[in-house]
Amino acid sequence: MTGVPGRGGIAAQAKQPRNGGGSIRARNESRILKAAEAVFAKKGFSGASTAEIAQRAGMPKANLHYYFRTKQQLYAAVLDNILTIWLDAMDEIKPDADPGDALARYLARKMESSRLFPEPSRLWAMELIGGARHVQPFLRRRLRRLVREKSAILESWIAAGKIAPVAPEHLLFMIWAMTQTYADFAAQIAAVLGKDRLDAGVFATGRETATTLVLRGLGLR
Amino acid sequence: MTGVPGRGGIAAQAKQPRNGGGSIRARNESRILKAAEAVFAKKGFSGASTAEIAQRAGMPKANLHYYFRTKQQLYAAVLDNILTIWLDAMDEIKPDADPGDALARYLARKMESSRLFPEPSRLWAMELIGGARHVQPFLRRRLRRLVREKSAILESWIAAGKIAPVAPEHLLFMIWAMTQTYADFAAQIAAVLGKDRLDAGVFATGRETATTLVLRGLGLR
DNA sequence: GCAAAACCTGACCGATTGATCAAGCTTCAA
DNA sequence: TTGAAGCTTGATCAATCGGTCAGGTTTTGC
Repeated sequence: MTGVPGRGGIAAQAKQPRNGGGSIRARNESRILKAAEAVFAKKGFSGASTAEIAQRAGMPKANLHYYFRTKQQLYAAVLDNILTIWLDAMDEIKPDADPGDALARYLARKMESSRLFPEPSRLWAMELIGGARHVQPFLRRRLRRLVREKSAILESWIAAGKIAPVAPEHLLFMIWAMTQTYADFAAQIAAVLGKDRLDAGVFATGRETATTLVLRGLGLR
Repeated sequence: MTGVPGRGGIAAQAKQPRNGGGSIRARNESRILKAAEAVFAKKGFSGASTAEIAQRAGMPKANLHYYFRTKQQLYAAVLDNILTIWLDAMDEIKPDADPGDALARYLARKMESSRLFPEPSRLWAMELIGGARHVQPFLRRRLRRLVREKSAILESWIAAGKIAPVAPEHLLFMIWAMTQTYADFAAQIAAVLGKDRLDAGVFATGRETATTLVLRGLGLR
């Protein structure tokens, strides 16, 4: 939460002054990261200006550059913060769980992420659409390994006859797509439904629909 | 295909010289639009530079500005070209069709669009993530009306007991999400699968997985 | 063949951008 | 109390951007 990149993360380790736990630094980095997340998510990397991010964080531009030397560095730090969210919910899928319960809970958690934290999802989406230049190592290593793990579990469920046979990696792609669409494309969904913004009811119906397709689609229920 | 905006489209009608069918104009506008589509899709509106688009179209920047006075105008024209693709495949859903066949064909066509024309999909996605500023009228009018039409058909299938009860609009959202994820997030899917780019086999498996979830999920098969 | 329209383009402009810097201010340990 | 490290910021710079323009070339209608 301090903006200090995790191991194997995206951002290069920033030159930290000895005062690693300095309350001023922690507070300001956090404010900058939060502001940057919002602005990057709305306008993309190029569209966002450090001046706007700084203003949103309540400080002059030069001060932002004191904490994050370059825009690229700031962008990397923001992406780094998001990785955790990305991987978290998947731990619902574990070998000894009941497939129906596990998948339903996974869908619910992902949908809740879309409702509560849509901006990280949108920023992530923009990065992927742009070719995933900054996150390719992460995708090819950590995410790939995790998908392999979870796919093995899904395969075992298929082998045991607990769920219908499907390509397990693609099942995960579908779950990601169905849940994140409510964050990434909220503008479209709201417009089509004739709403100003997505309320809790829309997310609830979305969760039910996705759960129905996945569970019944896999022969559960 | 000439870049002339359709009625009710996004782009303002460009001041066309009397020579509406001028072969030079048609050829160059088409080249520009194609180049712009690629660059906008990769870098977003702000990230794309008219110089890069012009270079990709094989002409100096000033010449691009001869055909499209402003970057906004060019962007609108590109979006305008995409609208048709967006709406096309949905006509598979018609009242007297067999639900299973219709939905399977719809999924297949959308997935084929993702495979053959990923860039329009990505550009559309970026526009939506950014808040859909340029396409809001389209979303609120034409797309909304179309979704209502198709939802009514789905409702009639539900009422007739042909498919399981689901929220019809959300079913469409799910189908869009599942199919377009193979265009928008191709970089992620490729990385996770350990491929350089998505081949035909990936799209085929994706189509099968999506079809399984939708058809079995709706109680068909 | 000729004039008008359409097309082409190098040079240029004002605005915005990311980033730097020097000078001043605050915090805190000794 | 003091001084060094950390923090703040207005001013400024070089680069890039979208867009313009004058002046030339090519195409087209008659």
